[in-house]
Amino acid sequence: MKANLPEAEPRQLEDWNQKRLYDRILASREGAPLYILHDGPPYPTGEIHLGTALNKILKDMVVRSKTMAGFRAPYIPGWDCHGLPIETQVEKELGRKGAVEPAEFRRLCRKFASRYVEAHIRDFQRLGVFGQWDAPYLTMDFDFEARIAGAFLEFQEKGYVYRGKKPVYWCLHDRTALAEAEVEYDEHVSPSIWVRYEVIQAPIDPQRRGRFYALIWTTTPWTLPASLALAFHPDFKYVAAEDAEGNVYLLAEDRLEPFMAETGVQLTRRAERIEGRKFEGARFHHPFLDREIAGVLADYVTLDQGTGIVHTAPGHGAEDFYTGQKYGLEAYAPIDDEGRFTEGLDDYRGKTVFEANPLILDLLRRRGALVASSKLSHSYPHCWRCHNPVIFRATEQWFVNMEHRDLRRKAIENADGVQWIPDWGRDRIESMIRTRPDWCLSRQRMWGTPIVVFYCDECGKRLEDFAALKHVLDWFRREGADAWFARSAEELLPAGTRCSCGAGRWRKENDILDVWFDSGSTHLVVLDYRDAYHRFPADIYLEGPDQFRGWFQSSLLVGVGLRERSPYRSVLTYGWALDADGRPMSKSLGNVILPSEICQKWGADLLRLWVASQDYHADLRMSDRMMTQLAEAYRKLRNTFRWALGNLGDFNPERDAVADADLWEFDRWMLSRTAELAERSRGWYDKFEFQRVFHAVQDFAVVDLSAFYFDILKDRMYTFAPASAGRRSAQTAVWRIAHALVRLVAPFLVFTAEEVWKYLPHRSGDPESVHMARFPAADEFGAPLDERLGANWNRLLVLRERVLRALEAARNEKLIAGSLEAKVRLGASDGWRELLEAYRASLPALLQVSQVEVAPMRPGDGDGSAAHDGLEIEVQRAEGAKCERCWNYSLAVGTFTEYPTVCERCFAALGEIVQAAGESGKSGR
RNA sequence: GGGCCUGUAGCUCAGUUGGUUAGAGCGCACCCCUGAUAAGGGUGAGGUCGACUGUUCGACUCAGUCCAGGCCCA
Repeated sequence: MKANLPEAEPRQLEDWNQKRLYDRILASREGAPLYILHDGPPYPTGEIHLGTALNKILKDMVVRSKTMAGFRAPYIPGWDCHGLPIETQVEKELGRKGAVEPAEFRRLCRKFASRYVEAHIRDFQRLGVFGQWDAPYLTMDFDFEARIAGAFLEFQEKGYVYRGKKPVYWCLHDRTALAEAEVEYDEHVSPSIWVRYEVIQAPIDPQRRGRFYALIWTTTPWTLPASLALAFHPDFKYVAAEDAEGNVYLLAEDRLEPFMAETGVQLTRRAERIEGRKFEGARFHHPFLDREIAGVLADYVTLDQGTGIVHTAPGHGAEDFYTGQKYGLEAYAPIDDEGRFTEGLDDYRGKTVFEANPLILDLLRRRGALVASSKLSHSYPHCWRCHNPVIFRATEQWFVNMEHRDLRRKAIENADGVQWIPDWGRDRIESMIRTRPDWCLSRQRMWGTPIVVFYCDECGKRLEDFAALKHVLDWFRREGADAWFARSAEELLPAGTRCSCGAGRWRKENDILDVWFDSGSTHLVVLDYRDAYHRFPADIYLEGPDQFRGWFQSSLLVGVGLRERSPYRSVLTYGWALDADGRPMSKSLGNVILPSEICQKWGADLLRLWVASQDYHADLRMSDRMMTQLAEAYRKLRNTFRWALGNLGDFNPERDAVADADLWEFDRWMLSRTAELAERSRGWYDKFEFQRVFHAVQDFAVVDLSAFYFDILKDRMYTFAPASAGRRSAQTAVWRIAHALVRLVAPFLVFTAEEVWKYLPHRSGDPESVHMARFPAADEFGAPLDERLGANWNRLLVLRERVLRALEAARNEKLIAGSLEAKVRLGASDGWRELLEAYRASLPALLQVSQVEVAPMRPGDGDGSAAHDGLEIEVQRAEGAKCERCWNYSLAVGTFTEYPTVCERCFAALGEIVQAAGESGKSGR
């Protein structure tokens, strides 16, 4: 029974798979209450990393502990198959974008995802995770795509969905929207200009000879035609400063000096000083257009650069856009796909934005709005494909209105009813929902669920006949969402679907859904449409802290939006997997440790122990040192089991177990303590506090069993007659303890527990796998030991500790070596006397010495060396000779002619053995 | 920069409603055993409880500030 987990575990997996153990575990819980952990779908790319393994192992431990607590707890793993990362991988394999038709491109994406799903399944199984691996859910399943598209239609039908504008990264060269991940930053030289906006109305009106201006700074002159507001920081102080001509400028107090230093413009500061927040609602003149500009407030205004006043173009910046939303400003972006101005002054209309930069500079100069200008080299986003600088451009997108039908308020209310573990999760999700903008659902991509919208070819109106629209879902169910790309609008819609204008030709929407909408909809399918385990809401969602913004939120919004309630009853979150120094693992840092490496070097049970040993609510660290430490802990636990199994070789619980009443009191005491451990562990499993179970079990195995109980039992196990009442009592206790302990560790040490279970003697009712068993129940350990008797043993434990210290002292003085060479004289005062007399017969075994003498305390002996608290301990050499058989010393050794080298206990034991051999006709030990 | 979280011996984890010299296991040092032996047992040394400032008769435990690290945003 050597460990060698990396080799043994795969064999065990093979065996489990052949037996279809997962199915049989569920079958064994037929009729039991359901407990549903709904799996958050990972993204199928690359090899699983430590965080993914942590995720799956925790889920597995929850599912297993619930199963062992008596629930029917199926686990249906899933994958989030659509999305940009796969598209870019496939594009990389193809060599370029747009190399194949959309339908073919999607086929390749599907294939790519399938490939990695299969790799993941192997990886996850290797970790010992049990689940429905032969029927996982995939968001790219035809049925799934139909359900997701259907959910979008339902959102639309309920009136949540609207079309609005939002700025996205846009590449002028490729004429396409770019995702965050497709943008890379590079040095770029931009104009750096200071522009003045004349004040129409502001909270101050300084006396001046000239005019009154607000001063702004920008590196994108071309965004000025779309300038709709000036943003002030509510907490900054703003001042007025006068130039040589008597014009007065408004800017942040802390930016006055830097401005003069950078531009050489001389200004004289005036007395006025005013808080930024007062400028909300102020009004300004656009520098060259006939437009009034609003004063607004924004937290992102900084004092690092510029003037502390930010020109805001909601159509050309992410922050500007949110500010615009807040103040009801349009995401105005008067440029086309090539970046050419579609309206505005002749100076720049028809030019691209980069061509327009110098032209607008000229324009500003002519209008007298340019205060200063220079150049600035800074980090600027570029297209990762063509390496040209990109811009922010507002485009038409689909949104979910957070206020419609009180979605935001209801989501917060429902989140409040969820049990968040740890409970700060509630505050975190609530504050996020409270401040989040409308949900932008659309993506200008191909590999995803299409947004099912048709426009009339004639009048451009949207089709709103939902019965007809739902017809499309049938196509999806048959052919997958690929049908959207492979079939014409007329094929997809029922024959003769007409617009209210009378036309019958339609144009399909090109956008696809945000993948968060896919994953946010998983509960609609997995919790509902898999009839066998119908349970809505799920009992638990379990993911990392990044999912407060991700899956927890998207699932909640879909659940509340369509079902009026949260799809989960409780949410358990864990921390991040970090390296030994507490830094996140990354390729660039070169500190990545992969689960496959751990499995190969240490075994999956060790990786699971890594999870079980730490408080996962905070971040978890991984290091070689920790793995070494866990391996030591594992070996100790394993050897403890091994000793128990080795001593149960001739024990059949149904034939040899001793009745409760006949168990030795010492054994009953240890069983009581095991019962307590089991009881506490069940409570900890219930609260998902796995590390408490691990530490308590480890402590128990090391301290109570290995160093104490089992060590003491060796005498009984090795020297008593095999079938003697005393030895059978010990075996009964050891069997019950091992039987209980193996089930307590089964949720984390899945392979090792099964191995122990295999070698453990069983009763006829025991299941064949430890993973079908239930946690030890209170009544498995016999009647609990009387409290008074338990107290006696706790005192005897104190006695033992003190005797061990005295023995150590004797060892150092070379009086004895092994403890059996000792005789201990206990001088006891009244407090101890009664107890020691009562347990006198048990003392040599308990103290692991050959002889114990209990005597009154020596009067007047108070030197304090070994005597205190009414107990005096004196170590002497044991009397008599060493028994060859049991190694105890006894005066009786040599007195038995039949067995001259043996003590009186062994003489008796040998007699029993001979007698038993005679009765059964077989030999003894 | 903002929201949330974490910070107890070298490592992992306990520390009950604030109350006597802060506990455990591992590791380490030294010793013993050789019938769990690529084992087993014993003894012992390790902590200004992230830092500082308050509240209190008394704070690892309460409050505030800061530092370090993490997640998500900007």
